[in-house]
Amino acid sequence: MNVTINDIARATGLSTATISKYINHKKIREENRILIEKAIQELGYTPNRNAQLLRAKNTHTIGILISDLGNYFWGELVNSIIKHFTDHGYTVIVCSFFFEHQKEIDTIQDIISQHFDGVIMLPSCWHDDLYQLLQNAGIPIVMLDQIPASMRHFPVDCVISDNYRGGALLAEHLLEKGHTKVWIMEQYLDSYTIEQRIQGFVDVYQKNGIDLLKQQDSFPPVSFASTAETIIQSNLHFQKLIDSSDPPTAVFFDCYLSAMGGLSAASQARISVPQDISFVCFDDDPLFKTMSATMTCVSQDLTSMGKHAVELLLKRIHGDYTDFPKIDMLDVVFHPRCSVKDLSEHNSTASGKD
Amino acid sequence: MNVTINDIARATGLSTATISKYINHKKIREENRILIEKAIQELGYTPNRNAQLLRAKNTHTIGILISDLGNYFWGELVNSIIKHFTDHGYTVIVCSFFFEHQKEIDTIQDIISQHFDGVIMLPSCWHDDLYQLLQNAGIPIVMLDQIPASMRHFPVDCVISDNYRGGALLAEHLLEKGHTKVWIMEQYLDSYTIEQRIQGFVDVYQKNGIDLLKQQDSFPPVSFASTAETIIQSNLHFQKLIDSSDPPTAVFFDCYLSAMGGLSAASQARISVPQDISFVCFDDDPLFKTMSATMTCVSQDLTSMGKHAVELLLKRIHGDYTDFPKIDMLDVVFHPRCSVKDLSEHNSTASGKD
DNA sequence: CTGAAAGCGCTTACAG
DNA sequence: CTGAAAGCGCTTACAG
Repeated sequence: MNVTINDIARATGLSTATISKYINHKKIREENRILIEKAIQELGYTPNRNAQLLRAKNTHTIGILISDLGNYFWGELVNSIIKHFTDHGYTVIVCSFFFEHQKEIDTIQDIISQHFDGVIMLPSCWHDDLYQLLQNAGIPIVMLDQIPASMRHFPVDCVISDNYRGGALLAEHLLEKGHTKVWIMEQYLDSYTIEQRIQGFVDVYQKNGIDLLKQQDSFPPVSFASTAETIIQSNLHFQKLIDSSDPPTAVFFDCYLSAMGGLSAASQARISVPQDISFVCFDDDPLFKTMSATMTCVSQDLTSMGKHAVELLLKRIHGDYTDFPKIDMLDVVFHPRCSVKDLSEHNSTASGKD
Repeated sequence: MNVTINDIARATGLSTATISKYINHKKIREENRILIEKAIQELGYTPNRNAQLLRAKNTHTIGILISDLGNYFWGELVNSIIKHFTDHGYTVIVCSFFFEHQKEIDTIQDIISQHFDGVIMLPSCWHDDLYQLLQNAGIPIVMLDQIPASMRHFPVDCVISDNYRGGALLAEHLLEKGHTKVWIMEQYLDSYTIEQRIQGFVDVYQKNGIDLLKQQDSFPPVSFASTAETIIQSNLHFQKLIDSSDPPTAVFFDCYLSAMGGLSAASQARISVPQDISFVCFDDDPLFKTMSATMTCVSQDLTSMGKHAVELLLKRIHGDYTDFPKIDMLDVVFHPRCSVKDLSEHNSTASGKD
């Protein structure tokens, strides 16, 4: 009923072996190539992927292991990964585990038993070391957005934005504008990534003789749950900050979600940005350009991150481990917009830096 | 090297046929079931999916055909579809074609040649009739978010929000608040969905003796391109509206994207919502709660939409076509918030409705 | 470069 | 309910 490689063999008078060679881009005689292409055209043949996968060692299938696609950023990232792998003839399967640890383990077992060629992981936290299961099974993997805590003992390839630099850029901007009292609105995420952003931010202030960590003391970080809950919690947290007797002149949001919480809280409290308080955020979003005070922020290039991850994983799949383990760090971009008030002319404590 | 069904047959002294029956939940003797389960445990066997797929008719694979995952809403929707299909033991493959018509056709050919069990389509426009290719190949499909123009001649199952009702709810609210001069900010999308929203909105005004279409005359709809470009174009469009000699008191955004454009334009033009102008939007978004004037809007339940689509497709896959073609229409929810100014006390032209 | 033949791991009539 | 055997559509040494 369906057109198979046998039909093409029959139609051309060649053997299935030759047809197979053609399909797999191996050398065959020019006149045979023409014959085969004609037959494929006429009969409308497409290789049965399942048969190919069963027979061949590699499955040409890649898994994206991700907690939950419903996150804002991951759409663009996953999109980019799918696009680039598809261009290389791979099938991509998005494997979500919805933050359930057991389900993540099951999913990984599944991937192993199905002999995926490779996996791209978006770890949900710094201490997620499940990637080792994949490595032990001999499946190449690339981690995105996080350098796992177990990296030292179990090296792994990572593609990540320069989070430290991003935090530093934001701090420098705030200092230039004369902001010396800053609150860091931090989501507790067990995240190397977030830590680096904050470290970059804090270090710049430190170098200018200002200890932000001390200012931060009385305000514990927000604890993580679902996306929606994170916003609500960030919101509550932010209101406490505002109601304090000695509020800051600026807030640094460590990620998109904490910014949503802060924005929401400021809106409810009728606090104006940047008149009453200044905001900067790590991560950009279309919404940041639609607010009355467009948000000064640092953006990651998610499309590029996806591309880099695909290229690195492909390299490993092809057996090239010359630069393993590789930390591929991507530049971030600073976007000065309107959410920061310039205090430098009114305030003698402004940083001496230009 | 790998554990196969033969190993289990050998270990238990049974035939592969019996193991296969166990795997496929067919009736086997109780004592054999115990034997098999023990052997599977001990040897760590998992069926080779590719072999199953090659041999069996159904591949237990579902495709989600979508233009581009990088859209805000689709993350949640795709997430929900993946979750529910995975729970039913299916593998889900996200097939993106990035708005390229030829690529969409190629992808569909791929799906057919790989014998997917079913497909969920998110058509990029009303006149996308490529679903017929799938139907002709005997692959069940469910359309989301759109009822295709060719529906009459080529019926197909659809799951869709009650867009007409959503538009009507927004119009009723605006009328209650005394808004009689309204601009509809419409993205040109070749979309039944969008048309229904606007129709619902316009009809309510019509019933109250107000012809919005006439007001709208001089302002052509925005034409569609990429997400980013849509925002920019909506933005320009909106500025024209504002600069007109006889501006409206309220704007109805037909979707999230046009709202982004309008919000951005209002921000740049230093126009305050709802003091200077009122906004309502079809579609909700977390950002709408973070603005200084939280957005009054109507929301769709995307998670539920995904679930309904999965259930309907599963029914078709199992051969139950008793209610074909089915239009499964989902309720929308109205969220009154702060972006609409109450004109009814100052304005004698307010609607008589309560 | 080409072809004959074995086999990937499973399922499915068929006979018992 | 169970087993022997064929076969799904392809790829891969191997010999020519």
